[in-house]
Amino acid sequence: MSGRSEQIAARICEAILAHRLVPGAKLGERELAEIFEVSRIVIRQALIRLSEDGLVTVERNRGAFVAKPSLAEAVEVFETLTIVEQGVIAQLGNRPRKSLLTELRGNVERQKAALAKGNEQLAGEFGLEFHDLLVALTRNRVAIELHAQLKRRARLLEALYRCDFDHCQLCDEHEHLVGLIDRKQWTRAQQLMDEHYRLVARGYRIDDEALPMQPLHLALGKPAKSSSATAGRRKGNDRDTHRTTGGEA
Amino acid sequence: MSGRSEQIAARICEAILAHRLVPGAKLGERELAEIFEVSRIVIRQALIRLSEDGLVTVERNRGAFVAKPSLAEAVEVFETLTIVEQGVIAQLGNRPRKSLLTELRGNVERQKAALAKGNEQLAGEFGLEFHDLLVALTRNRVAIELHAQLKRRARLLEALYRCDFDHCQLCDEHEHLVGLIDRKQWTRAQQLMDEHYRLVARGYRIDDEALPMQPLHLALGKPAKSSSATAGRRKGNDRDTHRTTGGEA
DNA sequence: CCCTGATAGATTGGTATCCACTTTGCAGCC
DNA sequence: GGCTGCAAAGTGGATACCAATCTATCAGGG
Repeated sequence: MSGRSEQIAARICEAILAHRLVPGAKLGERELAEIFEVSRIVIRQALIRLSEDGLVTVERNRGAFVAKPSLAEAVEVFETLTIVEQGVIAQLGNRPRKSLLTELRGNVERQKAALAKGNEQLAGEFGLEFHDLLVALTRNRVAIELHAQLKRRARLLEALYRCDFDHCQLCDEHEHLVGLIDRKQWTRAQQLMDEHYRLVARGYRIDDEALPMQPLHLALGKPAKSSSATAGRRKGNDRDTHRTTGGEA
Repeated sequence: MSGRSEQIAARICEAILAHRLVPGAKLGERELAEIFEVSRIVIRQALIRLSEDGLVTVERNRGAFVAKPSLAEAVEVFETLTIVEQGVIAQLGNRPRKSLLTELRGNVERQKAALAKGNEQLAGEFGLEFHDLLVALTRNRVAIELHAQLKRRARLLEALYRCDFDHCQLCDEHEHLVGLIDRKQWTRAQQLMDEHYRLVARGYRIDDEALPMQPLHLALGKPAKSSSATAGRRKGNDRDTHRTTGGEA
């Protein structure tokens, strides 16, 4: 049982990345405290963790919300991903781990197979995994964690500016990229990576159709005993609102 | 007065970066709470912030310590800095902002001047600033913040594996780098950046001479009323230790 | 004498209340 | 109709406690 706030931050993070919590959703301390059956302070600590990660914004005295990056910031996130992966390509010159390219090739093959079977969902997963594998080639945990953080933020953007990707072309570019790396054409590979991410970014469109905002307790996958039923006999969270006891229900 | 824990995290961060708090130093909640005259909870939140940033490690039930990265991790941090800046160089091809190179040139000139005057300290500052300016050329706030975080971790390493740098050579390489960028020789520039950081990393040596560990209240620049004097009449933090009231002081 | 186990102290993790300050929505007033 | 003032709600922080855990000390046995 180590680190309640860490666990809870992970749970909320997962819910955000799975788009069960949409950008802009209010993350009320009280509500979350009831859902996870912990005190508000633990929730606050979890929210601080998430805000440091960029997935949540905390507005003083107003509360925490799932981050809702502007289109400008979205572009910056993708650009930064490009920067990191271009840098990784530059580093690959120093480590001629031929064998590791097979991992990338394997990933491309798997994505191709998924596409052949028409499984867009799975193909998308493999498409994301490709970039992880690329960074993993550095065997640099700091870089890997940095990249993972950026990817979380990119994943958040999916929920805001959703659109469809041309998985076939993306996969082709992956294959092409592996070839360039194999032939040590670093500059070409970096250019391709840049174009690749521009293609990804073009896949995003601004659609302001109201995002489906489901209640927190559903998004966070808790049984969510109906609020009034639990309010009376819960083993005792912060019952701060004694002023409202005569109130609603 | 917004965000007490944020302010405190900033203060501690600054003390760590200035090497007033050395790696491995214990950051006791009670002690910090007394120094900053806040409750332990606010301190804990500040420590969570710092741990997410990588400057502090929190060991469950043991407390928080200034991070003490292994040599392996130190190498990874520098390598990641290299990756990011190589990626930035790759991006520079897309933005031919000729005018912005003048900023880099100006920095190089300032560092040269500082070296001519024998001011190693100032030269070191300019040397660090060069890399900030380089990343700033992207005008990408996400990338800039990412880079800043990495630099904080690198700054922490200085305290652990301190050594002397050949500022002259580092400055020469900066100048050379600007020339390569100007001539759009991206691959050469990236190679130079890699060598540059290897030179920086070589400047670090492992010296296990006991690090000068000054008391927290001095490191954090508080008047630090002597502990016993304040213990009696403090306006009231977490007086958790009622068990010791009959004790020592 | 050294090693091992018990025990007490100190520290952290978490809970329960309470209070202060902001924001916000609404009602009444000009 | 727009503005002001008040009350409700919610966050930020403080206080007080408790449980779990780590640590250091000390006693006993080989």
